Amino acid sequence: MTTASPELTRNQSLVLETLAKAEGPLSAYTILDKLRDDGFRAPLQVYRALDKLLGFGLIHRLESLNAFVACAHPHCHAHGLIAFAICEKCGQVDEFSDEVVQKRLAGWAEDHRFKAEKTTIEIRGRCANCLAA
Amino acid sequence: MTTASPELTRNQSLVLETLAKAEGPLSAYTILDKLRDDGFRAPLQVYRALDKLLGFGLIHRLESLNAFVACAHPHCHAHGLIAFAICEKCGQVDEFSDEVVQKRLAGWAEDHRFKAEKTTIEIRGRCANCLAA
DNA sequence: TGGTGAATGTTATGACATAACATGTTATTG
DNA sequence: CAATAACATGTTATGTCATAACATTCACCA
Repeated sequence: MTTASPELTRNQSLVLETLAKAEGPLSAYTILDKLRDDGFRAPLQVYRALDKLLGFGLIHRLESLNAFVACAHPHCHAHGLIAFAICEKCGQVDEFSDEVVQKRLAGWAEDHRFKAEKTTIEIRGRCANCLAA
Repeated sequence: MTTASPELTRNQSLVLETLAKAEGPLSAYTILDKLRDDGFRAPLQVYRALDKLLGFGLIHRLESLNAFVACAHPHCHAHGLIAFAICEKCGQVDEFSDEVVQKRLAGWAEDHRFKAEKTTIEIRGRCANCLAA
């Protein structure tokens, strides 16, 4: 599925660390700003690293946010379909997977002779903490 | 859930018709270009109409494409969670819903005290036609 | 009739993403 | 070792998606 990751390059490591340290999702330009002191000057430096990291399965892209997060399970690259619950208030992202949902969507695809390449599931709303507050 | 739609305004009707006639999803700027002859001159004219139509449940936004499609079931505004299968080759979009997936995600949300506002499910891949060809 | 709220028009700007090309780096391998 | 292939990087420019801010117009009805 995902390409194995050899060593990460300097740029890739910097971008991954930035995402790993972050509380929530970051846009490419936010990452760029955080890495100015490390010599980053142009968006492409970030986007190229992001592309590789996505390929390695070390990060995810949140389509509804145009932003990126470090994978919550970076050591088991093998997990299938992943869903995200995104809090609109605090930005917190919860990453999970569900066998039943996965099988169900796979079933639909099979019934319709549709070959799925990539599936996006994103739930926007309010997390427990923010609801309690 | 979705606000009832009174009469559509001229701009809203033009945008909706454009989407309804289209083969696949259109970006806001593509819609703008198609409506130049009708007097459209600025992106906001399109985006404002799109916002209203989204509110009425007459169109959908495809997050992974930054594009819009007319709702496939414009007369039953009541359906719950909607999923999309998007062909990367021909651009065709198949809109469907699945009770099981919906219940399963709702169950996760309940377990985690997460209040879902909007859920996005988009499957990118190849449709049956394109695979056959 | 005049006032309120919604829709519209217009200009400018912000935010996200990639094209194109030059240069550097590292690892073969002949 | 030198040639070269493959990949990563740097840089400028540009393309694409979306909204802020403000002025004007329109429809309705108190």
